[in-house]
Amino acid sequence: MSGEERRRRADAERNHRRVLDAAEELFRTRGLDVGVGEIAERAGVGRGTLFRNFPTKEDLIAAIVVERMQAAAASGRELQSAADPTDALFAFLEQMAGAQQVNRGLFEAIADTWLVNEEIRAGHTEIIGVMDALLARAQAAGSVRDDVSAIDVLFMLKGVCEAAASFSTIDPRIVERHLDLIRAALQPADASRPLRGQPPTLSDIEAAFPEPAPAGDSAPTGQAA
Amino acid sequence: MSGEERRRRADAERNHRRVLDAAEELFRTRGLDVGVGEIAERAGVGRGTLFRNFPTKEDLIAAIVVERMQAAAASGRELQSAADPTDALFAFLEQMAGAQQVNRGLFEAIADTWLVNEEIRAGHTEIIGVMDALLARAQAAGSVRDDVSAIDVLFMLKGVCEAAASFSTIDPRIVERHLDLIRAALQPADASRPLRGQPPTLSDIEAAFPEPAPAGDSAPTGQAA
DNA sequence: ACCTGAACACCGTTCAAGT
DNA sequence: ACCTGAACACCGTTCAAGT
Repeated sequence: MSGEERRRRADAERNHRRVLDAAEELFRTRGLDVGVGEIAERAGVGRGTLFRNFPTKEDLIAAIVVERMQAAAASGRELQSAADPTDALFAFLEQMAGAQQVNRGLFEAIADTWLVNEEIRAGHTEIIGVMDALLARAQAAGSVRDDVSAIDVLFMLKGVCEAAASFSTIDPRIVERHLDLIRAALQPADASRPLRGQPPTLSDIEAAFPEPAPAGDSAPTGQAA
Repeated sequence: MSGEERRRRADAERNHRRVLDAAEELFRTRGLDVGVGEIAERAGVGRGTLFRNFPTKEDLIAAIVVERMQAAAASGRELQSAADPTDALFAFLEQMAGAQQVNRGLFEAIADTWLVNEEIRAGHTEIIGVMDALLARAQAAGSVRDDVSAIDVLFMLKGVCEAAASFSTIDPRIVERHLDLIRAALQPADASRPLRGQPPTLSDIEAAFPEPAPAGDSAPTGQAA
């Protein structure tokens, strides 16, 4: 809705990207608590420039997470036209878990940020949308129980990511293994063993965490004046 | 092995506990980044005293996590003699997930700490032991597939805890729901769908992260002199 | 319009002085 | 033997001065 990409000076645009790239590499290889000073240095910019682009370290992390989410969503969309709906769904899950395996704590940053960042919210919505489509196809094909939602699946996937984070250096196959367990959990249910509770939906989350503010005076993002 | 509880002065002992209690409450209600200054103040001791007892903030967090783990292990042991082996196993899982639900980020602190803290290791070993016993009974009874290990189950449980952390304020039944999904995943397998990989074991972890040092010169714990 | 780096605030940790 | 709080170091963030 507020998607007008402001025209920026060439050097500003370049610095933005350099910070993003430097941060991406440092976070990936050394975890989330590398200093912003070091990131600025590696990017070849001053501290101030970094904070001009990303008002807070958390925003910087969020920006990277968002890029990953978009990439994941994109490759998920390609899978929507795959031949086997079930394989497509699990290929997508495997991709996401694999990304976590490579990326230290980046994906975990999603957990705390249901509400925090607006762009993260958008990314989430996007991913849930893709997953929902993949899931629906698999359910229509009768290979996945239909009393689960995409968010249910996302929660289970987070378990796999957790396992990957702490165990994949010991045995990388832990990811496939736990995807198999998810697959077992998702097999069409016999009606005698229904799931308790209701399938979680995006509206549930939106209702619980309403958007902060519809954009008011002196926007902190720096869109005006 | 080095279990000799040093005799401490009465006030020291009391301060130790007061810090632990103050930290427990503040962490539980307000998350892991309350300042140590505030904790010391609430405990009614000086900063220095806090750091005498817990050389680092992380140690303080670990101490609390360890207490929770021991409590969980204890109540798990009671369940070992329950009538229905399967119910006993899942009651245990539900207890642990419930603890997470009440405790903000405490349980999550376990994730990063496979190796870090020696007492956390001990706590982990204890919990895995209890879970292993409960699991073995359920497997012997034929109600749980026998190609999974206690650590497999722990990984799945962490997924549930994650879901609880981010969604239980919206719908608390999310925990039961995902325990049901675990239950489905653990149903005795048909041999045509084996799990990939090997069941993870404690020895895998120990082999990958050998203990730091068998206790040498000038112990940082302050046991000598 | 954007960049820079010195200065600030905050918080975990240390340590000299007390009892 | 243990307690205390002032001092230190570090790191995220701000801002006056530059181009």
